Amino acid sequence: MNLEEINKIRSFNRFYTNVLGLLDKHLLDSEYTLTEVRIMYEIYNSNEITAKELTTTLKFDKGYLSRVLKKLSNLKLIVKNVSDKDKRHSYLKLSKTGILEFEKLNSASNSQVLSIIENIEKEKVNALINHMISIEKILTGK
Amino acid sequence: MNLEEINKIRSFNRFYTNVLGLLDKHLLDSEYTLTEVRIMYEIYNSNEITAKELTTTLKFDKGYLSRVLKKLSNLKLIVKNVSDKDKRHSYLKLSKTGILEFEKLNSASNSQVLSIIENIEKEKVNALINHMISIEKILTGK
DNA sequence: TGATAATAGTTGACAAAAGCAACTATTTAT
DNA sequence: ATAAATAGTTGCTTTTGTCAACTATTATCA
Repeated sequence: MNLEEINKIRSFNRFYTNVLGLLDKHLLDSEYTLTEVRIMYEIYNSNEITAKELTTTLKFDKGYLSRVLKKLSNLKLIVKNVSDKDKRHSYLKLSKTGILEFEKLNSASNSQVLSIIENIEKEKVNALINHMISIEKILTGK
Repeated sequence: MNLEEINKIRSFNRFYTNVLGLLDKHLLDSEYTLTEVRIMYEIYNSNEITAKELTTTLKFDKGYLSRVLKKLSNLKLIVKNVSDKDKRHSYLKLSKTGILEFEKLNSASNSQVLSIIENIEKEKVNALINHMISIEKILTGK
């Protein structure tokens, strides 16, 4: 068993958990929760998506998700459209307000990432990104 | 502004958030909460640590931490030793049971990581680790 | 020294986040 | 036509987290 390798990976995991926490911190000061933002992100980046699909991509409990979606719906940030073909499904979309709100949050998140890389030399940022791409390739077996 | 770079980094962040979530999942099936495990981890990896230090490293509210520590104490997993020099401080240590329990959880976490890398060729695992080390170096400016 | 401020930790009250299980409505399968 | 499966909702509970008031102890400094 490769304990040394495992420890190195877990050490990186702890480090990167912290990085992600710092990046998400600004969202805690926003008027939406991290969960709500993640949901808005998924809806924004899809033409039409159902709650069922959200539970699989975000791995949320369907009951919990249902409540959050209801809240977003009450806030007029999303719109639910019951499918004609199968009345059990609802297709979710961001409303105009939802799109505007999400884009605000999104550019705040961009600024947050920028604030980290702007202090790093250009070549190193490129290297950083290449390392990230490599990691994803290795882990997904691509 | 380098939107493309930012997007690539954020794409990796979403990917790795998922990886971390999968790795932590087994802890949710254990008899301890993620919070409790994180606290045990910090205590295990220190000679003597105070609650105050835990609040700064784990960024927990001191009231919340106090309660979780009390629970761990009731479960006989940790021991509190009031400092002689300053009776406001208590030094925290894992009890024998606590050490055993933590080591069980810890090796379960190791197995979890192993289950991911055991399907990857050895050279690729090495590459993976090197990418991780490089990322940490770049981000910490080392 | 003696009053005041600061610190570590506890406790009460509360609220948000998340998960589990039972339920409804609808569609699919036998 | 009945049973099984599925999408989503709702009630209930646990986990996580916050805020403020409080105790006990130590540090500060006039």
